[in-house]
This record gives sequence, structure tokens and C-alpha cells, in this order.
Amino acid sequence: MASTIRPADRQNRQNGSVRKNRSTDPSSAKLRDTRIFRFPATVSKPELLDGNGSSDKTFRQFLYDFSVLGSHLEFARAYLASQLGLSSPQYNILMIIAQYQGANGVGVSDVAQHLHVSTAFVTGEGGKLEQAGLIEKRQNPKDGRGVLLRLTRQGEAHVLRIGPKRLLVNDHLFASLSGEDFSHLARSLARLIDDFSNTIKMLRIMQRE
Amino acid sequence: MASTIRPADRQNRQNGSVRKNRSTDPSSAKLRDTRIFRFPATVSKPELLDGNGSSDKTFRQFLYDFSVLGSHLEFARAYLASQLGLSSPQYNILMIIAQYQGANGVGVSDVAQHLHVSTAFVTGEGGKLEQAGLIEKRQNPKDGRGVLLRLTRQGEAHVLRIGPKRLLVNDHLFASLSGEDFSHLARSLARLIDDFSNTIKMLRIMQRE
DNA sequence: AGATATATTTAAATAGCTTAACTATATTTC
DNA sequence: GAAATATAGTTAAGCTATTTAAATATATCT
Repeated sequence: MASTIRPADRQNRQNGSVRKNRSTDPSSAKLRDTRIFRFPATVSKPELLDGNGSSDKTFRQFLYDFSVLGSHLEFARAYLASQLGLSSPQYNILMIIAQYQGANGVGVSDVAQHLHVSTAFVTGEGGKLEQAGLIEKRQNPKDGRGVLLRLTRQGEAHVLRIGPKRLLVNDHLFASLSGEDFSHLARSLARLIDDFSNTIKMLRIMQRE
Repeated sequence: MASTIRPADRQNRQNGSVRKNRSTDPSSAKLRDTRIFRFPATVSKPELLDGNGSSDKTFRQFLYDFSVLGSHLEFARAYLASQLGLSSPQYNILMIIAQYQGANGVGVSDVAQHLHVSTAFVTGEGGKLEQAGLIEKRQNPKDGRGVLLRLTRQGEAHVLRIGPKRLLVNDHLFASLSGEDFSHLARSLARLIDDFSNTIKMLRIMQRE
């Protein structure tokens, strides 16, 4: 997933900014002016195409909307995090611990899996939460390799304190969504999970070959 | 949005790893063992709550599913990018140019707005695409400050070449989604956009105070 | 008891992105 | 029409979220 474009060749740099040498560059780009590039469709499944199956415009808009909503959600979380004086990932870790600690706490790798990040990352950010007095770590009595994370009193207080603001945010985000639409939406997304996972598996395999 | 937890105080470090001083630390954490923390609900709008309005479990699962789907989508894009030897952001920029260049090209700040990134970022990554021969820049004849980006022949070839793979990926992602469910889903997301935008506007204002 | 597997930590590196200062050109104002 | 201001893009520097690889400690299997 790394960029394969090489770090711009600093010797051979005839190609820099357009502005710098604009007057000395009566270059190319004349014949192409009238040709117009036809962007290919991004999906072919008929059920996903517009009206007569002609255009994938709705589908593209759908993907775009999805990503816009996603970044708005992230922004909302960052807001709640900032209200507690935390970064987003720290907030996420705190909330995952709050949800899964049960009576004894939750392991570092469990937290990592829930958040889809590496254990090293949880160790690092978790350490900051510990320094801040929001969580505590103890050795897992059932497995000396393991570490259990759980909220301190102060951590619990933080989670409780942000509660009302989170209600406010979530209620506003979905203010005009009907109960029917919500349950339909929730079910649709849940059903997509399998296809998405399978697709990713397929891509991982295709990548190896 | 910055972390307000201070970079761990390297003097006063009685608090490091659990393991290091496990035997010398018969510490705290005994009385709390039986108390169990009750995680507060994250939403209160009745239409979003389960059955009798008791639990927000479905809602939480919905948000979680949303983010999982989002990261799968990103993975799929990263795959397509890698097939062209590009990073994800480079791929995104290339595709935005392909969609919006029209006959003359598209401005740096237009691309930036579509992608929700800074113009500086588009300048940087766009420069790499130019070095790679996939796009070209020229001064906007209508506005000497502006730069128009558009695909080179090679850039067009890349977009066309990835087309079939993109069809494959998208068709697989939504393989078992019915036409009805898709159009319902697309409409639901589209309708959420306004509420989401309003919510972040509200949060931005609340942040200032 | 030795070999291997698992959980966590540490250190170093990386990708992706932003901010701030600057340059060049356009637009407005007086 | 000159001065002031606004806009488009570039450059440089830096930051945040994150990973990978190696090290360490403990558990489990043979």
C-alpha cells in the first residue's frame, strides 16, 4: 500500500511548478483540448444502476455520501473527545474499555481487535490514559502474560460526564430519521457486512498473486 | 483536537508497565472488584431504541457496522490504488480529476474541496502524479492564478485500465443487495446528510464557547 | 526440560495530512 | 489608475495516528 512513485528526482527537475517558468514554456497541450475523456462506469450490477440501467450516478453519489457521513461522524467523536481533553483514539479506547471491562477489565488485544488497531497502539495510547488517571492496568490473574485494563473512578466519572453530550449529538445526527427508516438502514448495513468481508478476503488473495 | 495529556513525566515514573514491578506492587484494586460499571445509553430518541425503548444496542451496533463498512471500503480503494502503483490519496486525486476535468481540466482547489483536503495536499500529491506522467498542469487561461489539472494520455489509460477491476470490486461488495434495498439505502443516506451537517455546525459553535 | 506459541511492550519509522508564510495574479475601492 | 484587499496555488515545516520489528515475559505442548 506504499506509494510507488519515487521521491521526486531532484536533479532532473524540468517539470516543477507551472507558474515558475510559465513564459518560457509554450509547451504541449494544444491538440488535446477538444478530445473529452469519457469516465467509465464504476459498477455493473443492474440493480445498482439508474433507471434504464444507463448510469451509475446514484451509486457514485451513494459512495460519496457514505464517506461524507463517515467523516462527519468522526468529527462528532473528536468533539466529544475534546470535551474530555482527549484525542479521538484515546476517547475510543476509553469507551471500548467502558463497554467491555465487565467486572474484571479487558485485555489489551481485545481492545485492539474491537478498534481494528495494533496492540502496540493500544499499549501506547492506553499508557497515556493511565498517566492521566483514567484507567488502570493490572496483571491478569488467570494469565500472567495478559494485562487487564479498566476504568478508574475518575475514568468512570469521565464516561458519565460525557453521556448527556453524547445523547445530544446522536439525537441531533439522526433527528429526522424515522423509526422505520432506521431499522431498515440498520438491517441493510448489517447484511452488507458479509459481502464486504468476503470481498476483502478475495482482494487479499488476489494481491498475493 | 490535540491530546491534552502531557508527554509522560519522565522523572516521576512510578507508574510504568504493569509487568516490570509486578512483584513489588501489591497495589490498590481490590475493593473495586465487585462493583460493576453501568455504561450509559448513547442515544435517547425513541425511534432509535430497541423494542420497548430499553436499550441502545441496535444503535451502537449500527454505528459500529457503519465504521467497519467504511474501513472495508477504504481497503478496497487501497487495493485498486495499489494495482496502479499509487497510494490511496493519489488514486483519489486521479479519479476526481478524471470525473471533473471536462474539456479543460479542474482547479487545484476544486479537487481539494471534493476530497475534503487542503490545497497544499493536492499540490503535493498532484505533483507526484505529474512526475509519474499521469496528469499535467497548465495555467488557467481565464485566471492566471489558477492551475488546471487534467489527465495525460497515460493517466487516461490508467483510469481505463482499472475500470474492469473496479466493476468487479463494486459488484462483489454489493453482490446480495437488492435493487429496492439499494435505492432505499441511498435515499436514507442522502437524507441524513443535512442533519449531519447541521449537527457539526452546531458543534463548531459550541466549541467556541 | 526444551520448544514453541501468545500477550504485551518498546523503539523506530511511516503515511497522510495541516498550518503558516509566501508568491503571483485578480478584484475592489477610492 | 494606484493602493488595498482578496484569491489560487506553492513551499516548508511539523504533527497525529498508526504500523512494523524486535525484545521480553509467561504459557502451553512435547
